Amino acid sequence: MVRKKSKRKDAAARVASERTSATDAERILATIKRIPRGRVSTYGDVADAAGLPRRARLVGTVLRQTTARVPWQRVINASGRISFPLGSEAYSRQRKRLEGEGVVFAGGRIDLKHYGWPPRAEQLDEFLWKPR
DNA sequence: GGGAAGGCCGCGC
DNA sequence: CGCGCGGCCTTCC
Repeated sequence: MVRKKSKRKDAAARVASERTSATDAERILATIKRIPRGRVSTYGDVADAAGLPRRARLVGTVLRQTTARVPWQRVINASGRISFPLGSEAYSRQRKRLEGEGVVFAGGRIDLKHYGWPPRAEQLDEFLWKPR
């Protein structure tokens, strides 16, 4: 008889059935690990940087599920806000961790022009110039 | 700034 | 198998 490929799915089958492959999650997590302390990135930017354009939600999903030790607090939404309900335990936990590394909240939001990662053209000067 | 609409898609029920 | 719900985003009004 034709030999079965056994338990593990072969590459083709994997591509056809696993949208969120382990590699997608791994790429997302690896990307998040690169965000420097004291800076933040958005779900959408992380997705782009991970090579998964328009998959911002997946970043949230992966972050929600993972147990990996990544700086999850550095991922916020495109409005510069924490994506947890204001007043929730999760919200304050994330906010404290960020403030703990120097990120400033003004009116409940973080100014991506200053703390965003990667630095945009406008803040490049400041970024390169600013001493530690 | 704020809200609606459309896009995206994994996951649990 | 269909459906609602996400740590979301961009566009348009």
